[in-house]
Amino acid sequence: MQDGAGGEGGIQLLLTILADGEEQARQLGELADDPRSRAEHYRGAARRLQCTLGKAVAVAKAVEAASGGSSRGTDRSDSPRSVDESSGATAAVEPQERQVIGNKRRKGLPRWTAKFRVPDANLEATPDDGFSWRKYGQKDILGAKFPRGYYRCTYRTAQGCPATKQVQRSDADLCVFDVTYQGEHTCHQKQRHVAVATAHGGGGGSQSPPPSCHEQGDPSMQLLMGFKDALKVETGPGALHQDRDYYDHGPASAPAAPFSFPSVPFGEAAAAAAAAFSAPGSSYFSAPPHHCPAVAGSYDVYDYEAGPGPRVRGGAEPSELGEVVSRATGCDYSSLYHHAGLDPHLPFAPFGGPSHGPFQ
DNA sequence: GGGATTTGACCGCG
DNA sequence: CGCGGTCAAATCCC
Repeated sequence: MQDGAGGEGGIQLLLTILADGEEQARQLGELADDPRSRAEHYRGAARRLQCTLGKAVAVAKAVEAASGGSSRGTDRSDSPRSVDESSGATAAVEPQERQVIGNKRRKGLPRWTAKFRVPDANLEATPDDGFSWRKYGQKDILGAKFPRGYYRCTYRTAQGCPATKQVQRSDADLCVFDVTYQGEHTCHQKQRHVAVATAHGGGGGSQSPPPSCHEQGDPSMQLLMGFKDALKVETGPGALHQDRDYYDHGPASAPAAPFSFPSVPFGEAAAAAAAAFSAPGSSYFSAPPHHCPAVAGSYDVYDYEAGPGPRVRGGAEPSELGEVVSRATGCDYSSLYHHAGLDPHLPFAPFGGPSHGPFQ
């Protein structure tokens, strides 16, 4: 597949956003057809659309600026995707939380951390992210009360999928799981909810039943939709004050976040989307369980780390881009650069193989 | 019986 | 040498 140069990543993002806008426009049209829809619905939809378009413009500009610079061509040789740019310095680690994910193996693989919250502290099941994982180890970690579980993709042997994750329950809060994902899914497994909507149940799923969410069969599409919904959430009506203070919510006692995921599951799709859209160490996504009752809980993404070392990236600076987008849209999309820069590493691209991605 | 999980041992990096 | 990550045999569960 293609190496995701910075510009291409941005273009891909642009395509994503445009597709999003298309969908939103369609929804707006549906609202128009629905006699029950009210003005506020219109307004919300219109605002979302406006935000999306503004974003598209901003990203287009950023891509243009970036492509004029250098940035590309410095991809690592050992990795199909570059693992660099913005994340290095800025996305690195949330200082207030644990981090310490600078370990040994798998250095080349992109890594991002999500924080899952389960509604019930005593359930031991790890949060279901929609993929099939196979546990291959567990270890007590120094300084942690709870052991860390090591999981790899069920299809690792069958399809050579390198995706792994580490799940550790927070010692401070029993409801919170820190999940560190490593590597992208190259397998063709469908996330459970998707699988159910399309074919038989997802492989190996011993976890929650699939919520009937979107019905797209393409995992990439689903990621995209998760992305979109995360976006929607952030840009919803009156969502112009959605950033940092979310961190103040105590995990267990946190009031429902002022937004919710209407349809996306707490899958890796959503996690990835949230990761992509989370400003470094600031955004904090949470979703009340009642929207997806079948899923263990909510997730928060608080870190995304793509590669072993900080790297300088040409073109617009991350913060600049974020600012550009924010200004352009009136929303806080400071995280967009994140996606624009890192998109190739997110588990979007490799899913359906090179030939039938949703972005082409 | 097959696949997933458990668990102690082993390995590599800092 | 210690710690974190992985392996693989034993065990469990459907």
